[in-house]
Amino acid sequence: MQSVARPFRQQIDEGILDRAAALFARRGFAKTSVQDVADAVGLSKAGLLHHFPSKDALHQAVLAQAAALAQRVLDQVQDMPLGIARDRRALEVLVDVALAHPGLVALLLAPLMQGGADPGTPELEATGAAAMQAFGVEPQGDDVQRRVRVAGALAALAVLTLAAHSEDQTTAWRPYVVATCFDALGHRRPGATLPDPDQAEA
Amino acid sequence: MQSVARPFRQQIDEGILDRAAALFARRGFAKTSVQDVADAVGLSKAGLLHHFPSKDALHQAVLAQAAALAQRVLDQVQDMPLGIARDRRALEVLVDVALAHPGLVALLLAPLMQGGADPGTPELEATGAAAMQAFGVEPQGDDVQRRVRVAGALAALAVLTLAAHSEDQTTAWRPYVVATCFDALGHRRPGATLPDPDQAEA
DNA sequence: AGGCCAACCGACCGGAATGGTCGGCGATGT
DNA sequence: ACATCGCCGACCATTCCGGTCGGTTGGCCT
Repeated sequence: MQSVARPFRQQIDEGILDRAAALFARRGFAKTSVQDVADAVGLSKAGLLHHFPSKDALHQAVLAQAAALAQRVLDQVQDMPLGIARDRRALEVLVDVALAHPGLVALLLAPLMQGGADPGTPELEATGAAAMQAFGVEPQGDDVQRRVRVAGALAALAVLTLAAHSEDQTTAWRPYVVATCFDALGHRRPGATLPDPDQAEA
Repeated sequence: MQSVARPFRQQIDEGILDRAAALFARRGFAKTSVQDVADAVGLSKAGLLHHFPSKDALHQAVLAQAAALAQRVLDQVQDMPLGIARDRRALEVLVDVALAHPGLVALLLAPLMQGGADPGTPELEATGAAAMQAFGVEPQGDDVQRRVRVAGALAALAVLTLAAHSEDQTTAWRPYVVATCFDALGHRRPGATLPDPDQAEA
């Protein structure tokens, strides 16, 4: 009881956070009922509300976690100079985070994937913009092709990591996911292909 | 006066169908209220139910239209031999259809984009499978990398066409969308880059 | 001009779903 | 034995849902 930093509870809560985020990303917060989240994590509604005192508290926790993830990704890239190397690194970092927390990443990329269909939490607009900043693109930017390619790559990333997670293929698919998203960015160096060693072609 | 083939009504209905499809794709049928669709098309609930007698009728109409589109795409490709040329052609056809009906295409690709999160209409499973067949991939196929890449490309396609439509940039973005999705497929011919000039399709 | 009808709306209805509370139950540690 | 924690079923007030109904507008035909 109130023992120092109960890690057990925290682990369960993180699972809840990610699944809830996945639902919020897909249907939006308003259209996701507490029961939906409870079903997704295998708890009763009351059981879930025992972990988070209210739906709104859950929302805040999810948002905070998503923002933290976005910041963590940004921190690992923002010092690098723009260019292919940075694109590649940003992608790998993002994919790693996404394979561990696919729902949260899907949520943080949500503003990029829906044409302003849902009301759109201002909190999320920020994380979406942060994700594009990692690739040196600001939403109102000038280079249209670049914006399209980055958005496409991130869309593929969100969908593929979610699918990989739900099929328990995270480690197996990782190189393919990275390669697919990287290629979508369209750096086509005629001869030199993906200089990194760790990636498979067969 | 049941005049011959009223084109006006049909045109309006198609707009409704596409917007409804976009909502169904994003939130699922159950979580989309009639009011949501009505708002999306700028009608009152009663006004919308005047076009389609019930929510279920709307659902059926949307599903039928999506299946028809999937078939139309498949027809234009299934005779070609598998390979780069076919991939490219399938992509162009799909993009053209998607830029005209982004919601319906998003719906028909929905089964590929959610890890079985929603119940998943069997009707849609078929259209999703059809979309992959256009690229010579069956869902239970063997080549993992190929499956990942096709899924990624289609995810990017769905998201980008939706965004392009909502920003009134369909013609401007088309070449970039095609290029992004094609590159995601990963055919890296060292020298040859997208030789085909633009090709239009109503 | 007058009749007619498609298109559309506000108001409403019964029933289902929603967020949240409460008391209780079994396991676990003390 | 007892307290505590995680969890549940049942319940409550309120909101939201799909669908109906009566009415109004405006265009078209005669």
